[in-house]
Amino acid sequence: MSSEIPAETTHDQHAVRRRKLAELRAAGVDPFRAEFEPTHFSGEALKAHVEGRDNEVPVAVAGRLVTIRDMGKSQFAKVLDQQGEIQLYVKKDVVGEDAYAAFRKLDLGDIIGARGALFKTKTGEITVRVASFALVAKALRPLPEKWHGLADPELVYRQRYLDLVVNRESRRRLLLRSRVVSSIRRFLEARQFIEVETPVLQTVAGGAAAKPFTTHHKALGVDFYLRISLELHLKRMLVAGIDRVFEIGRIFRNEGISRKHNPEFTMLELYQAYSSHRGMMALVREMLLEVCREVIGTDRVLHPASGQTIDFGGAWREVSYKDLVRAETGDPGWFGRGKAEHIAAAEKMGLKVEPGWEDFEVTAEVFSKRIEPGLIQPTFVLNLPRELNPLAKISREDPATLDVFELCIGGMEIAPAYSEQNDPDVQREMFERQAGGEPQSIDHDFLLALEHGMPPAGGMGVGIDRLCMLLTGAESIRDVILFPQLRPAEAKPAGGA
RNA sequence: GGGUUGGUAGCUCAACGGUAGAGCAGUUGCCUUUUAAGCAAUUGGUUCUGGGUUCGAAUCCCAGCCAGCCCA
Repeated sequence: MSSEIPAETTHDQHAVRRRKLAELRAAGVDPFRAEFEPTHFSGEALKAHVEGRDNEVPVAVAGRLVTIRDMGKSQFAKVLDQQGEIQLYVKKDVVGEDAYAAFRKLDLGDIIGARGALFKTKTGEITVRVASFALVAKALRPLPEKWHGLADPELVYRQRYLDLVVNRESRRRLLLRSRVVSSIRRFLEARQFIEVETPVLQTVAGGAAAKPFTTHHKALGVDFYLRISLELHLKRMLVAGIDRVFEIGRIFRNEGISRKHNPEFTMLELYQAYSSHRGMMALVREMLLEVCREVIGTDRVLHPASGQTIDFGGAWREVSYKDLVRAETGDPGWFGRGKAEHIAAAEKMGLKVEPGWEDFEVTAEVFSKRIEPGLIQPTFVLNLPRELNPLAKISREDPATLDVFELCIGGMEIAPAYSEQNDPDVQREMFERQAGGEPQSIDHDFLLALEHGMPPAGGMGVGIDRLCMLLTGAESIRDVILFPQLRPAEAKPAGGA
């Protein structure tokens, strides 16, 4: 295919690079098979330099060539690896004429390895004085522009690998995510929680009210749903005697895509026997504070959309759902009124009320559209109406409400938690009431498990994506998901010249 | 699903009814401690797709595709 490239082509960067590759191959070099073993990541190499002892510490580093400054008989270049960038200094009379000429033929984006000793340039940058180098993978496509990076949001999402190569902020955000998850694991493991994995393919998609994705298993001849929650299987683990259990897993909801929603997202769910929603309040506060300190080194993080600084270290507000609704509607008698009055009031606030809604759904709409977005500082919303969740214990003091909280931070629901319903008869009744005309949506196997006895427990879910949004100041969930869902692009075969 | 904004060189962006440009990247030179290196020269376009209006369309109109934002 390289023979199809006119020798004089200089404008088509893909063709030029293919020609360079063909020349290398013709000279007996296969850059995709070169062997190179780095001794240091860039960050480690920078730390390995000893002040005042230039050219004494040998290192071998490897990564993608992201800048080249050609000075004639010497060059400065930077390679990028998972820890960041390190500068290389390539001097003609050090590497020799042939190697120097080969270095000049490299392209931005090529993956190379370099050996040499560390020194500090006169501007104070720790740099590898290159003694030898190897091209270990040729890049046939050019990198995006070095200063503005990749700005087109569509390309950022579709070609995230390029975004990560050129956009520092994206790297920071997506690397931070892995530290959030590992920090959560450490926190829970230190408290004797056991991590498990439960099925994604389920015959009943329970544990939440959401539209599921469906799929089909050929060998069994059975349709399955992708899970919409982790809850019902983790509770089976409580029945099994695993008293503190958690899962960090992907769940799938066949609903709209927005700044706060991706059809697949990551949830932490944890269950602690002999605890309650009150216990969960203490646990989640401790957990988020520790994650925050470990990952970003402070209790306070800017929330760009509101301009406020979220303070994880302060006292977290506790307020009842009813009080919030009464305050927002300016109507102390709100919960004494009927559906028609609620609808009229909601519409007056500019909210759209769907025809089929129950009364409690009208109020829930007021909460989610008018109240939740204003809860920027960590806020436990307590005493939610019992219609909102069939899996929580009904409050003894006020049987119209549940022993639950909804933790809101940054105007988003971050973590719901309950005192878990463990009475199989009440659970069955709640399921039946919620299922309405769809009895097939009841997980009878779960009810059977409950009849074997589940210890009283506190349980909680934490939206990992949203937590990462808070900690990174991201305004869209897409900014903390590596490959967010998009409509498939027109398939274009790569390659060729 | 509705509204709205956008889609122009590999990338980031101009051009607002009259010859499609710049910066970076590329190519060719010069330069042995640079920092978005510098200097000189230079290549590169199905203006998302398809229709329409017009003497003339990147630009105006219609439809479609993709994306962002707002709403549902």
